[in-house]
Amino acid sequence: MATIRDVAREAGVSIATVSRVYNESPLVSDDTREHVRQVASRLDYIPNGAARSLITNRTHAIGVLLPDLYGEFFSEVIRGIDLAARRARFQVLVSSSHADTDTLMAAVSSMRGRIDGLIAMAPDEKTTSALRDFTRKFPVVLLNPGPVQAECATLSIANFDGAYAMVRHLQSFGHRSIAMVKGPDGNIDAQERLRGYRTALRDSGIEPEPSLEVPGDFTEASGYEGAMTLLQRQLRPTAVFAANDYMAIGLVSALRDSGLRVPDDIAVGGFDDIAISKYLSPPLTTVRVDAYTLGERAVLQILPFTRTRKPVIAHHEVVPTQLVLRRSCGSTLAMAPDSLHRQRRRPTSEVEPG
Amino acid sequence: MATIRDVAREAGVSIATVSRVYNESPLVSDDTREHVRQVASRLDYIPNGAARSLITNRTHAIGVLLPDLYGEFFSEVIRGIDLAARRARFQVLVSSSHADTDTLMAAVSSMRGRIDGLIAMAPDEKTTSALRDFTRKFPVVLLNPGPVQAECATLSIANFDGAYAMVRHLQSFGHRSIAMVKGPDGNIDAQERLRGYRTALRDSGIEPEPSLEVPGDFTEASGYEGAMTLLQRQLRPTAVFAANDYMAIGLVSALRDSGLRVPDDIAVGGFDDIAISKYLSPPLTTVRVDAYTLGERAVLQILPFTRTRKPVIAHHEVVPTQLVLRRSCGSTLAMAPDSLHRQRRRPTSEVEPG
DNA sequence: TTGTAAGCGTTATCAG
DNA sequence: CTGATAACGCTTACAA
Repeated sequence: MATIRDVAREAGVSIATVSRVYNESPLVSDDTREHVRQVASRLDYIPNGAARSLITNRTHAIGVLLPDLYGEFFSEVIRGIDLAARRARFQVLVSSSHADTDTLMAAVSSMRGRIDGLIAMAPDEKTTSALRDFTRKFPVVLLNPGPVQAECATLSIANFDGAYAMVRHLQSFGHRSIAMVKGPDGNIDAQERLRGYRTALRDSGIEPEPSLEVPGDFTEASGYEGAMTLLQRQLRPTAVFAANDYMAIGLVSALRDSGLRVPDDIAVGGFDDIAISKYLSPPLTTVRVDAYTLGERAVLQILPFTRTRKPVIAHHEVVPTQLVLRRSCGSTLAMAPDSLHRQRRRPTSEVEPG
Repeated sequence: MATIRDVAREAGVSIATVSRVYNESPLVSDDTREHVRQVASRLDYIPNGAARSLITNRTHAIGVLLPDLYGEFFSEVIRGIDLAARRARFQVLVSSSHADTDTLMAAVSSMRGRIDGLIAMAPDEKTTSALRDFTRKFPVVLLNPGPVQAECATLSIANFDGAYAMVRHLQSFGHRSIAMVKGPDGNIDAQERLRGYRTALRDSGIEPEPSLEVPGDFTEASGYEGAMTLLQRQLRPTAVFAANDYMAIGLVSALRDSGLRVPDDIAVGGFDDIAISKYLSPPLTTVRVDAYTLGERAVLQILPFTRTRKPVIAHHEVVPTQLVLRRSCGSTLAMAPDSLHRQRRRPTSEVEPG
């Protein structure tokens, strides 16, 4: 590996001049610049990032901490981060699947000194509060944070609104007994979706019923389980809202295995709008979450603070969700999008079936 | 940020001693070690990675270059990489979605000096040859590389065997007219799967027919298109093999929209075994690809070479695939796994339906 | 067992 | 415009 010294010697200039060329300094004549460039490329010289960041105290990298990398949602978030970071010429250091707070904090320390900012998904209260100290001395953007986040910069999804819109939509077809397959207990998305579900019910004069809320953990398998649990009730619900699409898929699969038709016998709604949802049979009515934008916005939020490495100014941005009408909810709207049934509730809006 | 000097001063020792403590050197008394540890943690000291790697010439990071981050396959690969890297206390620097060779090479240079090894997915010939030079001076493992790779270390998927096994399986039900929805032209996985398809046909005395091979690009939409193209033939094929599951999903969706039943009217097979395949209606017969293992193996291969930064010794590892029997192929095996129809062909094996 | 000091490859601050 | 030279925070002979 050629160093700046090699280039300087070979080009007959000082290392300072070579450095200036690579830092786009105007303090260098066009001739020298050109000459240095040629020598450098002949020697295959590339500035050493470590040395650079040692003196500038900037790494040009952002860290990304995720609870897990599993499934389409996370991969879309990373994609948004990756592309936005690249546009700003930043590198992305990822670390995922942190089982507990300890390994999470270990990951944070190992990144320290190597990054100029951190994007952390902290979907439960424990994680959020563990990261709290760090958010006070370093640029951090929290994705989908738990409730302990007043003084941090956060970016979340309109979970409540999405769930609310979904339930109201189901009700618009006359469904009165709407069940829910919940997400993991500590998970903030799951909690907010549940809250949206309950509020929608109450707003229409129905008291949420515990036996209609069955547990789940965001996996297909738990959606399948959840359906089976619900079918054991003496009175079958006429609609089920799953807290994410993966569970909705398991749910539909279980209903089919039990000889029930969706949506004729039972309507189903999901959450996330993963890519394959529209190809399911029946196509899944769901709430679209723009994970790509979530990642992209996070980068855009953090970028201005990477220079000073001062904490990101506390503020809370919400990425809207969209109700996507397809056939699993029994919606006739899926065929006639102009129907009067439409009801908007910001920031969750409805869209044509994709 | 506290530096090693702060700790040394505060603890009343030299910076060398502090350094030794952090490098697990035996040349330091237990008392001093303990004392330094305490002072360090009080000052919230964390060694600066840049300074460290400047002198040691090791970054403890590996770079990951992917063509795109889209979909379950890539996210699983990254997951495998991430976990294996963490176990070895390595960081992971990702960069994906490189439209062309130029942006790819730009990503490679921007990583130089920041990584001790590179895992690059180079699913087409252009990418593979662009990376070629680099593989001769640096530890690189190529994932699913194109044909120009004799002297590199590579890790690939048993695409050919998987496709071969799938086609032979379909034939075992008497299908004679088996169509294929292909993947992108330049993509090596797509090419190998196509080759496996054709070879299986020829091995059973059938000459592959161009009109039965329709183009696709690995997206659901192209699977849908592909089905429509095939249905325009005067003689409908009795089975279709899609080069990946996403296309198979689009395919099934199109067949259903055309009033055809799967597998009764037409059998369908996919490739990848993405998580939701078993929840489709009908559950999809496919070829399982262990993307997680692919990522994990790549890290394990490269790790021994990160110390010296010498090129990885050329060798070619193949991750096996498994035929997964479900209902979309009309397999009665899916119910009776012990049937005589089973036929094994290493390294692709069959498994019970999940 | 501990300390001293010479780098690692850059950038930044001066002088010229 | 260009060149010396002192940092940056750390590891590692070598000395003590």
